[in-house]
Amino acid sequence: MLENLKRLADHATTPSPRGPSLRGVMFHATDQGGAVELLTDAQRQQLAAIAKIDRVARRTTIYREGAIAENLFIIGSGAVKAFRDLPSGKRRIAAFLFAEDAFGLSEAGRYVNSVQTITPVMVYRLDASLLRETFKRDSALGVSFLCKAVHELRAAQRHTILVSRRQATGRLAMLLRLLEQNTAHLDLQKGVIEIPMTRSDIANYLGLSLETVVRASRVLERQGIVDFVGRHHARILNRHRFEQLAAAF
Amino acid sequence: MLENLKRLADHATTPSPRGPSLRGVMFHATDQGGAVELLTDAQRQQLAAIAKIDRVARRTTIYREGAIAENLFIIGSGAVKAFRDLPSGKRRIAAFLFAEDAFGLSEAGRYVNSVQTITPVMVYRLDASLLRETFKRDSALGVSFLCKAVHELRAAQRHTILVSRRQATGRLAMLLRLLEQNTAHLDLQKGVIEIPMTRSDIANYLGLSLETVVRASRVLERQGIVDFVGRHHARILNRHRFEQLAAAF
DNA sequence: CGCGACCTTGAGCACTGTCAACGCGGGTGG
DNA sequence: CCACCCGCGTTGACAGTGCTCAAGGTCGCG
Repeated sequence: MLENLKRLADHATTPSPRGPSLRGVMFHATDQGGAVELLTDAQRQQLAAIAKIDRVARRTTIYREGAIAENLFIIGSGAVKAFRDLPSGKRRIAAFLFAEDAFGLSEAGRYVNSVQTITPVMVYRLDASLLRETFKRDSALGVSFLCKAVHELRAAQRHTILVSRRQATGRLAMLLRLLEQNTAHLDLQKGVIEIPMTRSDIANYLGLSLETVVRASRVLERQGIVDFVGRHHARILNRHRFEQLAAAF
Repeated sequence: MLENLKRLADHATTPSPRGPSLRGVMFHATDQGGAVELLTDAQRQQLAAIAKIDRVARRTTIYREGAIAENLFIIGSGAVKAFRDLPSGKRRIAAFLFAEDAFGLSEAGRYVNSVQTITPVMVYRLDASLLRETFKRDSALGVSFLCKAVHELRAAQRHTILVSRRQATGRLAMLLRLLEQNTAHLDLQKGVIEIPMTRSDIANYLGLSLETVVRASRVLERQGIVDFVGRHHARILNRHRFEQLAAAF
């Protein structure tokens, strides 16, 4: 765990010199089907010109739901969670966000979610009104952000499907696959997944109780599909059965 | 029900002469907090120039998941459902869409959902590549679509919260409130909600079984909160308790 | 107006949520 | 450097709720 945090922290000290990155899958067809950089070098420089770089310690609230939305953020490195606290006291995590993701979703000028860091994080902070001005000058930039928003929309729909599953083991497997995709850039052994957040965070994301998450973990272990080593790492033992579970049944 | 369909159908025969509309709540602050028209008259004319108007009968598939995404659609009138059929045979409805909503969500050039009409529908069909060209000429148009996408993103997150609720009655109440908001433009008595889709559609949207939806309806009736009249209309009897249930607990 | 699609209801079961108690481990202060 | 401490994770028992399977009943479209 210590090593893990250190790696993320080191990563955070070397921001891309070219400015912020936005990753996503285009909605129109491209040569490569997978995720691509949505911004040109010129656009990144343009954004870098109006961006402030913030370094934030882990477990820090960046903003709260309902606050005046003055900034849009792009993650340089690290991981954050976007969540809402419901009247009942329950907390629903809408999304985990990683490097090259954007956050700052607002409605009528106010943030709709609260955002808290999970690891140490480096973010590019963009003034919302300055960004709107920039859109006016560069129409292609607006389209890039449209791509990103659409990408997030697809992710949100997948999340809904995930949460509607009845079996806890299936939901957990889907989360693990999500994490595997988003930590692929880290220098980890093949089949090893980094889990930066707590079990409680996972439960709030999956719409399960904390205990059920733990029990589902035990089930995956007992069936020889996944091995949980420590609190923040997992290893895929049986890729076939894992994918079978994680498939959006 | 007959009357209902007729009304929707009549509505469909009188498209706005000014071209397609896009409704949503802005992410930045405006005078009015609620939903606004996102397009200027000039933009609507611009879109109308590249739009084909289609009239589609009810229960018609507009496109299937995985098909090449060549169009973006904007609903003039009527209601559609966007869904995915899962390997298990289950169907998850990602969204119900109404007048002034857009659909045609794609990923790497292919539609991610299937879309089917629920009522007779009038849609504006926009060629995707023509639309992209239009974005290049009018940067503000891209921002308008960005607003719409962000609006849909917030809706998707609310949907996730909805589906993560345990109590069926609460989920059903939330759906009814959604329907109330989206059929408000119809000339219905106050407190009367139009339900264009089947119980099965509702179940697939709420992530419940068909039977549970029916049972939840009976519970709401027994508690004197809602009265279901026929298969496609509901009346709110106790607004206070209804809102209490529908609140995102 | 008739038939098919849709809705309704019941019984039994599987799964998760809740409550409660305990264990583990890293971080901190002496 | 070590020991304490608190957050986090783990496990068990029990009750509640929705899902499945199965069999009627009814609405409303053509």
